[in-house]
Amino acid sequence: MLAVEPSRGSNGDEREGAMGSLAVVEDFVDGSLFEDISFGDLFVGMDDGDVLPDLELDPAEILVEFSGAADGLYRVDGATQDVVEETEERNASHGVEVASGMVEEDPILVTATEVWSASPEGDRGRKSSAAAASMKGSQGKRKAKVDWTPELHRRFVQAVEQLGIDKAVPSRILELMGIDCLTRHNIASHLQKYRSHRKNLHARQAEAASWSQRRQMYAAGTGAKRGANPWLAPTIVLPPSPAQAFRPLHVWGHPAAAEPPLVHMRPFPPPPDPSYWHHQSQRGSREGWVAMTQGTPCLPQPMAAAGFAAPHVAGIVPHPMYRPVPPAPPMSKQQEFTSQLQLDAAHPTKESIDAAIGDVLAKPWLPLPLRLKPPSLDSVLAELQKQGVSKVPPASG
DNA sequence: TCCCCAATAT
DNA sequence: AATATTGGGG
Repeated sequence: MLAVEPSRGSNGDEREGAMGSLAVVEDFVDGSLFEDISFGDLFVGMDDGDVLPDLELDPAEILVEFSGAADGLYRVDGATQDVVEETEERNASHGVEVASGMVEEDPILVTATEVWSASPEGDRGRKSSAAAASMKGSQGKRKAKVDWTPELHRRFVQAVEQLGIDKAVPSRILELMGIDCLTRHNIASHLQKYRSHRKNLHARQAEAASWSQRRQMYAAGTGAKRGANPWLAPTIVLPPSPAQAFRPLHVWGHPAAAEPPLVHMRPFPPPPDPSYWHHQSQRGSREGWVAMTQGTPCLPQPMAAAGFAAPHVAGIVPHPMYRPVPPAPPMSKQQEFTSQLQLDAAHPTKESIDAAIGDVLAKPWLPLPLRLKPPSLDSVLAELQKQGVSKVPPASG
């Protein structure tokens, strides 16, 4: 039989538990074999290349799986259940997840898996181990969830782009990604979300562009006596806050390798507040890697060859995706200012640029220096030309 | 069978 | 919240 229990010393207060150290105990009739898996040891530092999917299963489900094993080969000591959950909870509160799980097709067993497949059955060929055992009874078992880490997502996006957006179908994406423990369904599900996100993104950008246009029309209409549009209702409606629209949302909100924004809008003002990033890095630290031995089918080939190990989760390591973006090369004040201009016409007029300048100056979050010394229209025009706005026709009025 | 999408479950 | 599953249609 097999039991999963927390590895705790006699001293219940022992700190090593904080990192999620578990003992997987395999007990034979003729004797007993202990294998201690200390998760703290299994996570080894890795700055980049977070490619491995993190497969997780609810602790409750694990227990169900085991207790559902009809052949009696596996079971989980009922008494340990609470402790396991408690450990999990503690780990979560420390920002670390003890991920354990399995996939049914191509049996990649993660975490305690190695131990499982070392079971008396030597159950390699079959669907094997606890999963198989529970499969017969309850047909509809949930699969382990894949943690789409930024790096994994990046691979996904890369594959999609390599194929071309219209030829990107799950099976081919899967091929290109070369991560065997993902299933076509995993990809399909992610792809569905990806497309949907893309759609939203484009919609938002279109909307932003239209807002910018309206603002300009409105500004132009109120500014110039000539150009005033009598049919334009003088209603002031503010567009949605850019800051809101750009808050990172897991992998989806990220520029990542994906597409550059269609409309140039910088997330400005930059970091909402320090506690935001703090929160995010705590979040990020949850995403530790499941311990996987080298050469498991879960390791993408190049990395397996390079002998990569799983990353370290001791301490708070912000997930790459939540790390603040490295500072861009400094812009001159002039560039800074023109980068704030929202011009959606290919060949903006002096008037519209003037209006846009007015808009920028009206932004409450504009850095003080820029507000104190607004650049002249001419200098803005010059900067725009440098930036590639080809021709600026003279004002018509 | 595969793919897509929306709805729904976990 | 993010992912999986399901079900209907192409």
